[in-house]
Amino acid sequence: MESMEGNGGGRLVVTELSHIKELVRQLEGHLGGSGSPDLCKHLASQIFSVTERSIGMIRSGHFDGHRKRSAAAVAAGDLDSATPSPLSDVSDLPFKATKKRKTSTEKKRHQIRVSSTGGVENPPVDDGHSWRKYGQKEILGAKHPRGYYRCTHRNSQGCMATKQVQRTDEDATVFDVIYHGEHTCVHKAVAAGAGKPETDANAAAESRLHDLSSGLTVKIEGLTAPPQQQQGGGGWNAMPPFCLSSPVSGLAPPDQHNPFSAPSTPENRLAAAASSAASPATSDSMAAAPFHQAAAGGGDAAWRDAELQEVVSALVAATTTTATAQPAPAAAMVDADLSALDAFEFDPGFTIDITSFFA
DNA sequence: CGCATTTGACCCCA
DNA sequence: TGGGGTCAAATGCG
Repeated sequence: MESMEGNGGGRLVVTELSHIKELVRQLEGHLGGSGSPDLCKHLASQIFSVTERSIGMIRSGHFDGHRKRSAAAVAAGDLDSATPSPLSDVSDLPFKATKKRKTSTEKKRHQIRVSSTGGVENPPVDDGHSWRKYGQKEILGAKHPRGYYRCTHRNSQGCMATKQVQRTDEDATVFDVIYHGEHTCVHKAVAAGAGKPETDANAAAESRLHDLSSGLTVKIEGLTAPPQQQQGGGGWNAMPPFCLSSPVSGLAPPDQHNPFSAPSTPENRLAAAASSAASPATSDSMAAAPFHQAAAGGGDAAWRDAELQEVVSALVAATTTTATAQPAPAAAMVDADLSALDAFEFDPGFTIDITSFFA
């Protein structure tokens, strides 16, 4: 409900991020088909450049304050509103160490908050996977029931990923989504891609794209604080780590160009990505890459690839995020992204010719 | 007809 | 024992 205040700096950043988003989109398009490896690389480096630039802006304070402005308006106005992007951010949740039935032993679980601009009636979260609802329950202390979903491919492929979706008390359009486990299911397209004798370059690029998405997941997980989750409504506000946009069903047609608005179609590459490193679809090398900041010491190529993936993913997240109308603190999300970026330690000495980028 | 959702019962853990 | 997570039969939808 607020409007995008004349926050000039933030706007610039948003513009940059929008730009990145566009590039990512193009990149994906090229990856999908005939795009040449070189072109993909070029796009990737452009993305990297703009990313750096954005980061610089943010760090230098161009993107200042209004740490808690609503990104909603921003989104509405700036980025293609055609691509609905639900937004989600991660944070700790009022988790109550729920280790019930299935000893949630080693199950990974991460939570994200998704805002559905589609309205109260539209459950959000089309994260690229197909989910099947298997239960719903009233939760003590919560105004809204919690929905339980499991991967549609649970039976066919034994994918044990599950998620819980619950509307928040404060804002009925915002959902807390808790993911449990990892997707082990393989989707057609993904499987095909993995098996096809694609050119190395394309394959690599494709993987990168996958990771682009998976990166989001990984980050979310990483941000998911271990044991000391705080309880109470303040949890989210206290540490809103991450945000990413996702489409809101009903608002607009699934945008195939936007990896984050992937509809629940398995064919989506995002699917594999989201399933995290364990995904069989992604080759070992890539699968493991996400957060192994292999970058740091590795060779140039390695560094670039790894970094790129991370940067792009973080960027995209920030992009969609910032540009999306959200009640969540946009700045916080950026912070999160930054911290994520910091994770790989951007080499200050690494310079990029941005001009070529705008040429 | 097959698949997804709904919903009450059941099970398990703190 | 209560709360939360899952099961599974019933029902709805394409």
